Amino acid sequence: MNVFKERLLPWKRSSSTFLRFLSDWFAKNARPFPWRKDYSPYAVWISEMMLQQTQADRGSEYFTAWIRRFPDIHTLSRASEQEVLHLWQGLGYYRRARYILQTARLLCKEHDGRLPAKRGALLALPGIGPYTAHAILSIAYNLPYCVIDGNVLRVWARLLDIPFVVDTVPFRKELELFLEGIMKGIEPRLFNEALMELGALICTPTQPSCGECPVSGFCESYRKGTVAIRPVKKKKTPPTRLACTAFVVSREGRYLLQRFPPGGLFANMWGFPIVQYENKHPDFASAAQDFQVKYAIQVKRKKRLTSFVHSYTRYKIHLHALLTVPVGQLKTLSKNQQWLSLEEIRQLPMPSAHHRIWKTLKGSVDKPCSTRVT
DNA sequence: TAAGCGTGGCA
DNA sequence: TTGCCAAGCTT
Repeated sequence: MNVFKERLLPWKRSSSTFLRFLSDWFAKNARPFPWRKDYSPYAVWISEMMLQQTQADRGSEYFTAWIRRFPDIHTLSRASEQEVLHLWQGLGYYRRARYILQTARLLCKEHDGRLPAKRGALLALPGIGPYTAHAILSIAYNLPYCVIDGNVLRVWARLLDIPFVVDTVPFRKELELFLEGIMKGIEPRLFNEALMELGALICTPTQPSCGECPVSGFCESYRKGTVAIRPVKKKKTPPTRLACTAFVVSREGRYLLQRFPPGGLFANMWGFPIVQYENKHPDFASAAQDFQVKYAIQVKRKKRLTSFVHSYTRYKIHLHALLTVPVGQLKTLSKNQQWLSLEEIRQLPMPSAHHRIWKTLKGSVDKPCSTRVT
């Protein structure tokens, strides 16, 4: 990759000025996130796990609630997976929460309850990859490892005006060598946090604030006017569209809930029974038939609770939630299917769409006479 | 290597 | 309403 051979030399000469501009800017503009208070390895680890593919503003509240409930790794190690998932509810990518619990238990057993300060040991832990390992090493332990996340990739794609897709293994390797070269004159924590903060606040994906950028004088894309087309994006596969019908089955103030099987989507979380279709929604009779085949319960329709569009991973679903009542004899339930009260349901870890159905249901039960505009 | 894994905000 | 996007990791 010749990009770095060509552009490295000027950077080596002027990097001290670049670093000064960058760190001065960060000193004035760093957002006061709760994980920036003491930089304890535990806090840095939890925050970095929460911030994987998640904007920092959203992670902030979850982090505060998490630390309040699990102030240290030993407390965390004694938690149940259900409670951990419940605290994670709404944040997405739920296996991160399970990885954290696994790691906490493992560290309490084998590492005296501390996060290792060694790269290899960190990488061996569940849910910790190159980014998170380097983030812990540099931000918590102030060791000279660079982080390469979406922000850093975007910032450098523009600073160096890279004309090809940068989110590849070979480019990341070259960039890592480059960054390790120029970060020698600065605190590792400061360098990494400042670069990511710059990407989050100034060098944003759309409509970057180049006029306010402390290092625009170093930016090749800014000079050429190519900022808007950097970084070069790789094409994505469009989402699979699904039509889903959730069956809210009501019986004596309790509702039927099912647990998602371990290993897959929403593993070990709970939700309302659901049937899905590739095209459009069928009529109620055939949906009820499919529901009966899948869950062995015959139901009668009462009303439609809510409808909305919800996207997750590679799916985009149009969902109807129907309030129904069972007809005829009820089969014995397994431990992964339960009749639960609204309050019991509230305590369960649920994916966002199901939690939204629960909120609508609770509203319609609390205020059954409320005027519905639909 | 590419796909699977969530979600809410915003243009 | 729709598409795009974010402090990634695992298989």
